Amino acid sequence: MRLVIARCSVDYDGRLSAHLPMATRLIMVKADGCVAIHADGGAYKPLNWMNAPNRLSEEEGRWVVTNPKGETLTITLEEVLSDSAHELGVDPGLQKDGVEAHLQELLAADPTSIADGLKLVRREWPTDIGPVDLLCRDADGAAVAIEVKRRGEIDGVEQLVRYLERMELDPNLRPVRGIFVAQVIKPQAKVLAEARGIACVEVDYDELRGIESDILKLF
Amino acid sequence: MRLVIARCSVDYDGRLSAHLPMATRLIMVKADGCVAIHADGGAYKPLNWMNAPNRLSEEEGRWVVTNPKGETLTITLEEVLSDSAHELGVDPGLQKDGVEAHLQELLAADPTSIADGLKLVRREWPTDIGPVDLLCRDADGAAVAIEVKRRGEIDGVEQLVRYLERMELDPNLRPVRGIFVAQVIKPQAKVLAEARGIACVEVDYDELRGIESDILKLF
DNA sequence: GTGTATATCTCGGGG
DNA sequence: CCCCGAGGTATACAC
Repeated sequence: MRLVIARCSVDYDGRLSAHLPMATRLIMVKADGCVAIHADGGAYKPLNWMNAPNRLSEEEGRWVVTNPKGETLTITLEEVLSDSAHELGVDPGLQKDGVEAHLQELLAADPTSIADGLKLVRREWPTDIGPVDLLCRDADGAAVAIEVKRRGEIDGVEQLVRYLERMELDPNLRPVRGIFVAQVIKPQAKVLAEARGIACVEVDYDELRGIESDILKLF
Repeated sequence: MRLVIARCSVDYDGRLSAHLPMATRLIMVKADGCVAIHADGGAYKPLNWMNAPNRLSEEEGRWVVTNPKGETLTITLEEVLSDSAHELGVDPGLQKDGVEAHLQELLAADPTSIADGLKLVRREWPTDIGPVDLLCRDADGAAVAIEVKRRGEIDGVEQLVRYLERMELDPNLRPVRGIFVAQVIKPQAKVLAEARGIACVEVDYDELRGIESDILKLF
């Protein structure tokens, strides 16, 4: 990783045009060739950047980064205050716990934590416009489509509505009811869900994890 | 801006839990106190981070960053390879050209580039669930709601549908038709728009800018 | 490759 | 403060 502190101006020309006036900034060049220009505050996101893969042409006082799409990042250097490089090696990568996928797994393992009598048919049931998180059958054998979110907002309800629309066209499923499941559901999302005839269920992640541990303990 | 190259492991505990095994990385601490941990490749996004405002407690071999929401980022340092600080000053900031707002301005200045006879009523017409980009009247005086996007995708159509639903409830507007305007509209978005009775119009940003220049020349 | 959904989204604007 | 929408969103994953 190369770290350059320099007075520079920057121009990006691609999906849009963006210009940074002359000032002192950090220019970070990573091993994969990607370039990021950081100011001293404000954001974890760089002011300007160019992702790998790209080509870096370094001239006196002027760097031009070009990617295969023809976008360019031009860095005009007025003064280089520091220029260092460090060997970091490959990163073992980030381990996450608590994202939507985990919530979905826990609910798939025990759909009755959503509603009594539910049995899982499959996760990621494919409709022609995208996959429904969970397809279940209730005690009466009726189809139930379930959308899982960490935080329940309007978009998620809309998503479920689109899927339900498609699933209603399938004679093997019809009629299908929908349940919107999240750790927290915003009031507006609840209102929209009700207007669309969709039930809302709030679940507790830690509690689900607890239940799962209990089940595992039985074996 | 402080730049530390160190062998470290990192734990984030907040909206989710995330763990980074021990490895050599860049730790960036900006003037506003925000902290970002970068690997040598992969993304402009840091592996782990904590935005300002926060509190950084630096002990021997262990940094703990805490934000007001109670989230924590714990950095365990095994070996510090480099530790430098640089005075960068306040950044003058990024100037952008070609974002949706500009497209919206150009279309507001001359709605007839969308459809003949359209007259602007106002930009950002407020409905109770959010603002419609443009509200116009057509030659017959009928209301026309217009959603502007740089790239036309399904979400944008859904957005316009939601607005239209609300606007239909207003006797001063009813009936309202919708037009979905973008530089490029994806096929699936066109299909959904048609199914919802919404017209699609593709416009050229450079051409619109040209027209505007021509209008300006008349004065 | 396109299409779809997720994200510790981030970031900014308006009420 | 929340709500809402835009983003050069980036990123992962399925088809």
